Amino acid sequence: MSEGLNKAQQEAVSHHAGPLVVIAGPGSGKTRVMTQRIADMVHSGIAPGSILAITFTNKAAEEMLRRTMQLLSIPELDSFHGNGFFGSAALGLEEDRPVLRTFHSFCARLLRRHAHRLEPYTSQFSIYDSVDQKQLVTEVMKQLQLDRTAFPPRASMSTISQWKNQMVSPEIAIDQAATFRDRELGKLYGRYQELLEERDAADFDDLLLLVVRLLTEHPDVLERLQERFQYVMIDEFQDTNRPQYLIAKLLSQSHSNICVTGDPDQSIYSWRGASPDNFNRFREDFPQHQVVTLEQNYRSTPQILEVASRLAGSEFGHRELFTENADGNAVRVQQLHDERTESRRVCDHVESWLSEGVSSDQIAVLYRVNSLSRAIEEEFVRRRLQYAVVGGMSFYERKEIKDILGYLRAARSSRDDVALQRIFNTPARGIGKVSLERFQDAAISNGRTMGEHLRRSDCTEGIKGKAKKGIDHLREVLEKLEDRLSGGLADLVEQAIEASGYISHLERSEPENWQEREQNLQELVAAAAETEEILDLARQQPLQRHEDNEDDFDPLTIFLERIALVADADSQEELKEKVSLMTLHAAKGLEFEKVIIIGVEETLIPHSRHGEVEGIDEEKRLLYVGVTRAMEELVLTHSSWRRRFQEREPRLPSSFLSELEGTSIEFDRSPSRSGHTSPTVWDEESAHDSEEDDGLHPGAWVQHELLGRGRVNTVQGYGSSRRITVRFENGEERQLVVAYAPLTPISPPDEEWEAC
DNA sequence: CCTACTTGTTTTTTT
DNA sequence: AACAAGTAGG
Repeated sequence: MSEGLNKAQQEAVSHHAGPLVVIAGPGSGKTRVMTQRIADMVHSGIAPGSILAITFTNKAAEEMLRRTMQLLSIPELDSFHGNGFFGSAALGLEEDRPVLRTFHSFCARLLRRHAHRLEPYTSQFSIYDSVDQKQLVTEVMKQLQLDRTAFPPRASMSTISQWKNQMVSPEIAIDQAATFRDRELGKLYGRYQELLEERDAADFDDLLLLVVRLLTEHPDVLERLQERFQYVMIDEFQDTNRPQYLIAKLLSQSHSNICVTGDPDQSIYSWRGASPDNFNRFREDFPQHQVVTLEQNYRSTPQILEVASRLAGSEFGHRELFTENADGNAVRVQQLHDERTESRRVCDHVESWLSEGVSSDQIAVLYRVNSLSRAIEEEFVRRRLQYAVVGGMSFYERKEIKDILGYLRAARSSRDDVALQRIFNTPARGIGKVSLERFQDAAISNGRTMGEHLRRSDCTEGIKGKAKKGIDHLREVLEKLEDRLSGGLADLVEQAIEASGYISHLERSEPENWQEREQNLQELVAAAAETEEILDLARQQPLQRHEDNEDDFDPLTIFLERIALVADADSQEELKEKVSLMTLHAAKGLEFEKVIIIGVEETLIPHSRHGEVEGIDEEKRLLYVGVTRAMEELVLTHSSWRRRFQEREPRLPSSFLSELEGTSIEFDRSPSRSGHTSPTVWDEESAHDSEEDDGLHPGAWVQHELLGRGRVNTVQGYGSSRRITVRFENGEERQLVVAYAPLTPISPPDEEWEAC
């Protein structure tokens, strides 16, 4: 069963009871150990359903479940696994299998079951994502008359979040405020929290905090959970924050069967309240613990590890990384002119790897900030290379999606005013600012939420004409939806789109790309249909139900919860045959044969706005995490110029790179063909040169596989949504999506030319 | 009193 | 670019 494990791995796998700390360096086979350990426990007679494993991301949870199931030879629950909206663990039918969840999804499910014991909350509570959160903060700021420029909503949100992660209540925050500013923020925090409760809503931080409250205030609930989950595992322990640690500790207090795994050197979430100090806390709280350290690296070549050790060696951890892997190519550092040349270089690498037979999904491009993906995407599209952006702006954060979901939420809960306000006059129905304010005031003076107020017949008192009509119409739409809440989910979503008149609203407000947005709404319907199907399937499963697991929530609740918490779960299928593009943070826990890290520059990889607390060390660990993702080959790039907003800025190589001098790294500082080394001698010629040369600009000629030759009229957008209009020789004019159209640029006469 | 248009701001990382 | 706030026009 556990053949092929080294001594330390063996030790971790066969340790079942009592507290255990596994310190696992990058590539040391941690996931393998975790899954083997679960399998080993089950084989020794421990009930699978009594094992709870908490991971950091949904992707990790899914992967771990998949591998565990394989080891246990339990068949996959459903055939839908491939398209990813659901992993099999999603539905709480796991009585006969281990429970594998993220902290947040585990907590959400727990709260659904017990919310009625937490004062104003109900099991219908809404989960507010960052978009909802921002809306609420902005609303409160208006109430408190705080100036947006002095208190940027985003910054306020992050302050509030930090307080929550430190478990500082509004009262204490106000109490400890040293400045006027802090006091105002404390008030903001307090009011924000009041409104959340009033709205039966929890933000991401609340999911954790409410569970802490639940477990401490209701010992009976805690006791039942401790009985149910006799074995607890926490992955990526260095990235747990205070509430998460408390939850883990509470759950395992009675039996002490808790295993935590992680690596302090890979701690990259301190800005979110996470602290590797939890390892020390753990050691104190569970004094009988054993420690296993996994040091041997099975992932990377010695060349890559040499770079990693350099980064790790100086400031943080002191553990040695070693490998018995064979030598590989030298790690390369390459300086380029600007993001265009950088993108081209990246694609050159990718193309040459592909031609060597490397599969696309074994290649990753990593960057510090999401905005860097843009230039890379453009070049990938130009060269028709398949790629997938992991993370970034999620599908469910798009405006049109949030709007339709707003209808569903407002219909489902009369307390979810953030949702209601979002759709109050979208599509425009004649309710302006003034009428909205009147309506709000009326609701407040009656001690109701807007949703509750709307559901009363006297709600339009004092409002007349178009606005009154609009409000009446909105109520009718919501009533129609309410009637269908218990029906089919896909049908409900379709009704929301239909009854709100959203499509014609799109056509009016966005003549440019309404079709694309409508397409997105179609996908939302499809996702709803899929959810419905899986729920039906799940309910037919003849599982004996655990008494604690009556997860018979309505499909809509489950749908919305999945959307809020699992939106990032890209399925294996979607990533297949594609090069991955993602942030360094998102790359944690993953591995690829070939890795390119772009933008290794001052102000980016030590980011200019790094947190004060952990500061530059955390930035270095972040690079360390990126570097250690690579198995065979690693390329770091930085460019001399980078475009930000409208301007071009000169860039310096990251100071971390200078620490790598003297290793076997191959430095390539002769930038692109034109031979300009320093930003200062960079000139017009190369500026022009880097602007346009994919042959897709107005006036250029293209060859279409089916439609023949034509001339480009207009170009809009970028990346995968880049579209052009082309007038073909037969006189027809067509709009085409560059990413999908079989187009080749040609020169006006007839001779073909290829992009680099 | 509402809508459509113009202007200024915005990007660190995520559940 | 995408989004909020501010302004002119209906």
